[in-house]
Amino acid sequence: MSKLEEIIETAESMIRERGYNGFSFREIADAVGVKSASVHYHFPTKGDLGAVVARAYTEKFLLALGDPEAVTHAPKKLIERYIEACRYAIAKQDKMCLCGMLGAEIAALPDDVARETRIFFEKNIEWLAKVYMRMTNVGAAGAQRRAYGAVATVEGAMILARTLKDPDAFDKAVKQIATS
Amino acid sequence: MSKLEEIIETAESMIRERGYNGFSFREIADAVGVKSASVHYHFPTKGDLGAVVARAYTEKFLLALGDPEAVTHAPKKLIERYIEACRYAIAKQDKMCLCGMLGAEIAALPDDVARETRIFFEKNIEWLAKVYMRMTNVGAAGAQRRAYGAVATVEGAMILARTLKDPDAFDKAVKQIATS
DNA sequence: ATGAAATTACCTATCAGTAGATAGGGTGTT
DNA sequence: AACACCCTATCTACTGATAGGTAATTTCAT
Repeated sequence: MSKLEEIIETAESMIRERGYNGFSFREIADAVGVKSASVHYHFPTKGDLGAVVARAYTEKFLLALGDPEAVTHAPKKLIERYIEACRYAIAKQDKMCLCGMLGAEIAALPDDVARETRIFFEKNIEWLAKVYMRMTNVGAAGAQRRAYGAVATVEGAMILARTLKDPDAFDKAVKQIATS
Repeated sequence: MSKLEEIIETAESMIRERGYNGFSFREIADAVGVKSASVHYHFPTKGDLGAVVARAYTEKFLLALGDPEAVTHAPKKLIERYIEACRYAIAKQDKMCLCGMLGAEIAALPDDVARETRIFFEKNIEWLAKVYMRMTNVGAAGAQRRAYGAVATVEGAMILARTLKDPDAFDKAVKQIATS
């Protein structure tokens, strides 16, 4: 793994744990084993780093989710997969979803980071809406609302679980979307 | 309104907009018309201020919600009231719920602020569970899960709406808890 | 194949600004 | 006199960012 990749990965980890304003270039540099000027070499501004991290996260996340219209997977299984990705973040990593964290502090973000955060959510909603559309008795408007509801619920559930220091809180909170 | 109250109110507003690490004593002082040392006079550390703000917010929020067991109000109406409180934050103020914001960055908070944030969520869940318990065909476990689900959904819905710059996203996201 | 130029990726040193916090002082009210 | 509430001045630590430098690697021209 190159230093560039290590910087991106370390930044992701720190943001997911403490937010965009909770880490510094020097901390990244220390963790990676370079100096902060070297982080600036790859990313001239903090916003540049933030935007790249968010974009990479979106791509990675959607890749892991797979094709929402794959006939080999029942819609319910795909919803479960979505939930499981977020549960993993909480139960195994004790970290927020990157864009959930960025979304909370959206008003304080540089424009490009905010834009990438928005794109994450748009793509998540799109993915979920496609899955819900494959279910019977769910119209376009209903699928959309469910998609919004699912994204909101898992993001909120992660906040709840972390605040209450109770991973079970995540499961309780998502129960309804998991079974509907 | 005393300066002390102004400090608390201003801090609440800034945290709800930008998070705990997105404001400083000097900014509070400027906004209130005093110097930062005066903010320190009332609150020796930032954590002291954060904890007081969070506690005051919890009390104010629960007071506004009212008695969950009041027979004058149908459970559905009370759930709507809960949702409306959060919609107002987004639609009229473009701000997060204070403890939703603090919850996102919980790992970076001083202990007392984190504790007050936890208490907010515990009390919200307790309030909602009491409301759901008054509905027919909802057992204790079901009420609990719905309460967790409702809190999670509205917190996530606020993040979504703010990130997407679309207050309607809030309504789409909470639709299922509003109608169930 | 070879040497020069260009590029990449790091470094030291530094800048300007900001943050939480503290010591000591002043003023008005009770 | 005691207290509440403010102030100036300052401290330490930290932040994002920049200028100039070096060494290794790659590319280009001959």
